[in-house]
Amino acid sequence: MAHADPDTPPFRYSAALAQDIEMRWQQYWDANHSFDAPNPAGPLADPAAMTDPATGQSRQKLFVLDMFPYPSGTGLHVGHPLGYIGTDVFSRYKRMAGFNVCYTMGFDAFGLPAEQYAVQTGQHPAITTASNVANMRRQLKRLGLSHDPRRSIDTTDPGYYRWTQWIFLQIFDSWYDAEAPARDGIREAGAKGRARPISELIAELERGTRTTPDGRPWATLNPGQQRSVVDAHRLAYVSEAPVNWCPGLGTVVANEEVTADGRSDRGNFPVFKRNMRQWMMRITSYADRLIDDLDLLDWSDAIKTMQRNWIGRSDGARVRFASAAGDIEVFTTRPDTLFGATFMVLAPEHPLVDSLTTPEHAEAVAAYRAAAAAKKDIDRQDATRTKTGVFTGATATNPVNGAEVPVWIADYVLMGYGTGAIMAVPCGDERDFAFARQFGLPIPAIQQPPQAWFDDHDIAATLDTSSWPGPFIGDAPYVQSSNASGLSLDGLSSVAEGKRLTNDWLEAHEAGHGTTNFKLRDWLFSRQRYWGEPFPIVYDEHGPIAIPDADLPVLLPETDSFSPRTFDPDDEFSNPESPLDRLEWWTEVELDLGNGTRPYRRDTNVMPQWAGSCWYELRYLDPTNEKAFVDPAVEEYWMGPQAVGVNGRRHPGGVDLYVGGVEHAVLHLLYSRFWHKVLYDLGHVSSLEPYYRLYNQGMILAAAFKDEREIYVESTEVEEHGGAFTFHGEPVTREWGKMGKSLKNAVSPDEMYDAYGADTLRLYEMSTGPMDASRPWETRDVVGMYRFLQRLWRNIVDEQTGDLSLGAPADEATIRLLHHTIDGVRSDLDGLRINTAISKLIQLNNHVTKSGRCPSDLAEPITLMIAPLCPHVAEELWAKLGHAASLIREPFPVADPALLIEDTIELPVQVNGKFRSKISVAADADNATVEAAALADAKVCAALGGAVPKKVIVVAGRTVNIVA
RNA sequence: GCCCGAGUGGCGGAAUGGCAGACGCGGAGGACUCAAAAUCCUUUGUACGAGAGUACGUGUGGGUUCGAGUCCCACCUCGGGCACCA
Repeated sequence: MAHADPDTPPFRYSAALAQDIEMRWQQYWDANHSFDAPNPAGPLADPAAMTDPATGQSRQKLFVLDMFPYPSGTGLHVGHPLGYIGTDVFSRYKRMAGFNVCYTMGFDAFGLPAEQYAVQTGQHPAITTASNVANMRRQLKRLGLSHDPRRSIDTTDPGYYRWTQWIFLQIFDSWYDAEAPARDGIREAGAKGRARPISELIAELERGTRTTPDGRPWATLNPGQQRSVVDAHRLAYVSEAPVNWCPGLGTVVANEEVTADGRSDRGNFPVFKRNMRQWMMRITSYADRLIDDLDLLDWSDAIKTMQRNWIGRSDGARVRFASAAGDIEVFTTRPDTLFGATFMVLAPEHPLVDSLTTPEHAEAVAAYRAAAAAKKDIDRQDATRTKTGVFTGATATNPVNGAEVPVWIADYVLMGYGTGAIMAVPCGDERDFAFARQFGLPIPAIQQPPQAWFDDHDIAATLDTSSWPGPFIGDAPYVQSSNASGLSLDGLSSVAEGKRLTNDWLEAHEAGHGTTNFKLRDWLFSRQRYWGEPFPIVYDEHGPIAIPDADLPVLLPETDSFSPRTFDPDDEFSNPESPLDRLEWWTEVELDLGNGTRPYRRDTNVMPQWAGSCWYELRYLDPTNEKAFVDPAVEEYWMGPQAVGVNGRRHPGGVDLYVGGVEHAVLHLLYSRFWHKVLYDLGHVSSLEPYYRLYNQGMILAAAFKDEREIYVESTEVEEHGGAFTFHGEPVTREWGKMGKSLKNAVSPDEMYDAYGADTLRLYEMSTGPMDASRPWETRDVVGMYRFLQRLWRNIVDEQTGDLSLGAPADEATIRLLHHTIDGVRSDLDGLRINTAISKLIQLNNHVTKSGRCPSDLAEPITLMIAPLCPHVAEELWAKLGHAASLIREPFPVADPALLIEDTIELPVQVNGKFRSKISVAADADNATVEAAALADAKVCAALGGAVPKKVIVVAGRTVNIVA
């Protein structure tokens, strides 16, 4: 690596020179506000800058967004900026292509990581957060990212979280009216359902145009009862419900934050279901729209599928089975199989179990319920377990055929899904089949499976299910599926049609109705921690009351005792204690909320980590606005719907390009969409969705090494000897993992800046593969891009004098190569194929290198083309080429179409599909000419060996294939 | 178990159905140097061959096609997501 060396030419592109160049240009960009993007209105408005001087046309807008980081105490490693470099390259390229690009970076600084770091270091999170943010800003700036610094935000800034609280109150002060027509705008004509201000609900109740849920006249309710009715409608509400209690973290967490094996995604502590009074957000009201509108988004199918699965929509029916203890309601996706329902299964926790159970079964039922209660959810959800259950002694009536079916309880039925009770159709459901076999319950067939199904299972075709290896699931003619009161499925073979007929019958006979069920639960929104946004809520004797907008923000109170009260991670029956609860001077408050000064108690929860990231992209647009969270004109300019959406559908609006990791698929990306839709419904934004195009970048992995005790050792001190690895002489084993402290394999960007400079690091990260692929980090490979920049520099600059040193104008072949390169680089950058764009630029430079010096007429286009990728060295070269101003808004080179067309082309010739030779023909030669030239070729003749060609296929401009 | 995604040199990876391995690393050889590092040049899929060259080659097996890394079917392996969701 280049250290001072007497033999090294003084103006070689060394790490030291790169650093010098980079620091100077970063200062220049800062001083000249080079990346300020003008808004159409408000304090950031700059009408002149919105026009492209080259064309006189209004610039097209482009909003490029990274998932903003939380400020970690250890700073960045080289795995972090992969996406940031990608968005920077894209933003810089688009700026040169004439776009008005909004591109900045903020910090998601509330939440557990920041708080845990503060607790560890014993310093107040406000202090550690500020210093961590400062360090990360320095590291990001050193990369040369072209952020508009005016737009940067920090979610812990009271000027920011004031508006987070304001949006919370918007949600608190609204309700979901499923029947209201969609707001005029971008939803389909006739669409129904939208959030409305709670004041409109109150007005309708007062007027009597809407009745209370239990039918009592509004005027007869006392104020407390009226408050309860209204509060029960709010989109943000307090409720007593089963929540995820995590003693190890000392807080409750959302469903989305619990891993599949029942632990917290932060800290990996056990999580227990407990009934607690907590804040919830009614995201379930938006379940349909959150699924349906995925179709309007330019996102990968993988992420869309993850969101669809999480929301978990299934269409079916609710059906009531009469019993001695009252109706038992079940949810089923297959109402068409009701005739095959031969027993029922209730979750052990089902409220009707006690009244259903007969005395002679009471003991067994009680024992089973106790055993089920002792099991963790995770243990109950192992599908491979043998089915267990007990009979209650009771029966219920199947509504379609009047059959009395036994009612069982079993832990494979979950209280938390559907109604907590199922009708069991053993011939058509895996679990019911297994259960019926386990307990010897009858399995009548209700569909005639096709012959192929029997063949597949190697059994004779029969409706006697005793020979069946499992249930039949699919379309097939129904049998034994008719009753005397007008429902007849027999002979029908369409499941969809069977469902429809059954649902109609159920509704007509008041035994049930078609419905849609979701896995999605309401979002648990409160946390018992310190480092978060306080709720702008106080309580009186009737419940929560909003703090008036004018009194926002409710500042997070200063305290030294910010540590959360955490518990033994396994202490299920501990109770959460909010740190804010301890601050009596703060919690007890006297306010005048319209009816005189009275005492109130503040809400002592804080909002979850995700609150600040639910809307930050909107604040980037108008960061200094004191009157509104964003100026509507500014939001519409940057986020408003465009002409054409994905697959020619409506464009929902939103960020033009959002780059980030896949780990937020069902957390941030779901919550943020929900908040945005509420804001849309309430008329605060013109866009239906926050992120129109989502691009998931890959992860940078790094080798990690474990010694014989399975302990990770410092990767930098591991030596390789012919494929084997040792650490201080001891053998170690290699694995690949995410870069970080825990695997002791982090590489800091600062090391790379010192060894090569930021431009080299940028090129290396972009060159190792497509942006969406994860790839291993290899420090030794970085030198390749360093050498490329050295060659490029040397072709233009004299290494001895530092002066410009160009060659004669390029020959025609070189000019053609240049234009091919321009064309290719443009399309690669447009498609975010940055790795192949770099490859094309290296090829062009390697061609130039052969002649020693860069042709005089190539220096500028090459410099402009590398500018998005390695902006510092490009600026330096641009200045040496005699330009006084920065190149960041210099037009990106445009290929001359005439130079992309060759006069003569080389065509590969295949004989029987095997490549044999190449021929050179005029580009516009007709097929007969090409064929003649191919047949005349000596190697082709040799390959044919005198055989007469049967057929000659000429693919114009591509290839010739001779079939002999 | 179900649903996605991916398998190409020693490594990262290129390749609108048309010359597989662009570009980079690494390796080999050479230049410069007393020497080394750095830099530069040549070379580098495998096998056989002195060489021209020939054969083989994109996880496996089939298929479609004049032609398949690319399209279709089955399977194997790896990665990710979901998982007794009625």
